[in-house]
Amino acid sequence: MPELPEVETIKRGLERDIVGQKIIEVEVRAPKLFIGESAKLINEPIEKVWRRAKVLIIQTKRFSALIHLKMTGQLIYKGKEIVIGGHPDKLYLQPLPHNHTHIIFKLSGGTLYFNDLRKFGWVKVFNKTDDIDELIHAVGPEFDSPTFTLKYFSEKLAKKKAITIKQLLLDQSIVAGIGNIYADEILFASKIHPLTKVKDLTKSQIKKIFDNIPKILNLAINSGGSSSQTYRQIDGKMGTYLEIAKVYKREKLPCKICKTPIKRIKIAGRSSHFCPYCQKSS
DNA sequence: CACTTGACCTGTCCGC
DNA sequence: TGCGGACAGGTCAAGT
Repeated sequence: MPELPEVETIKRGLERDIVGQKIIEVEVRAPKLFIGESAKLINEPIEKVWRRAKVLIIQTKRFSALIHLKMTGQLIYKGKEIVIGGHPDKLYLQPLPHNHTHIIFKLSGGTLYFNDLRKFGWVKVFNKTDDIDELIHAVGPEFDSPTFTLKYFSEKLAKKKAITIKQLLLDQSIVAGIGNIYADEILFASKIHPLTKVKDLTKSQIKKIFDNIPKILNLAINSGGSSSQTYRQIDGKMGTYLEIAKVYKREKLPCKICKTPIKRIKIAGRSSHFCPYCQKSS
């Protein structure tokens, strides 16, 4: 599920709702998804919540709990005063906990539920002092970091030969946080065909992509992310980015610019959406 | 070394 | 209604 904008939205929700609380109990229903000792977190006050790439970090006085939501992970928070009511969703947001609730964090002021339909996600506990970048596999700079410059981006691209620009944007070691939705949206905004080989991109095309990365990601963050199926904000609300998406999940629908039907093709196993008229280069 | 292909899981949807 | 296959926000290890 979540790409950077979704994880960032969840991070902001957690920041608002759980920082300052104490972890009272951790119930691990699916041991496979919890790496490390859950007992370490008990009685720990939550000092900070932050994000690196698509990984959330709940930092307590002594430890860091890293959380990856992969495709279908959710974090839902229920404060004590909130009555858990019925929900329109069949599966993804039934009254909690439900069959897909795998880890439950009981906090001093409420409960945080980790749900994951496909069980790809995980929670790992490390010491607070551990270097997060060493714990996350080959992760590049954040899109809004001062180290993510046009020069850096161009140099990285120059080292790639055969792969397409779509695949490159999904490579977390180049720039962290872009996934399938926003890769397609960034390429539409840049008017570049997703199958274009990286080596065939012109300087001005590279610049366009570089400029559209923060533009699209910030727009998505401001929309609270994209709720395609399972993604929800921590209070259960959906993100609204898909309402303004130009190509993702819009196969056969008219392009919002030129009315040409949007196409969907497979690139390296992932579906890719584009406008065959607006994104001609390939 | 650069790049591609499955595997990890469980569910929904679509065509026959 | 049932059955098979494709598909779903992401990584990774193993294979070529």
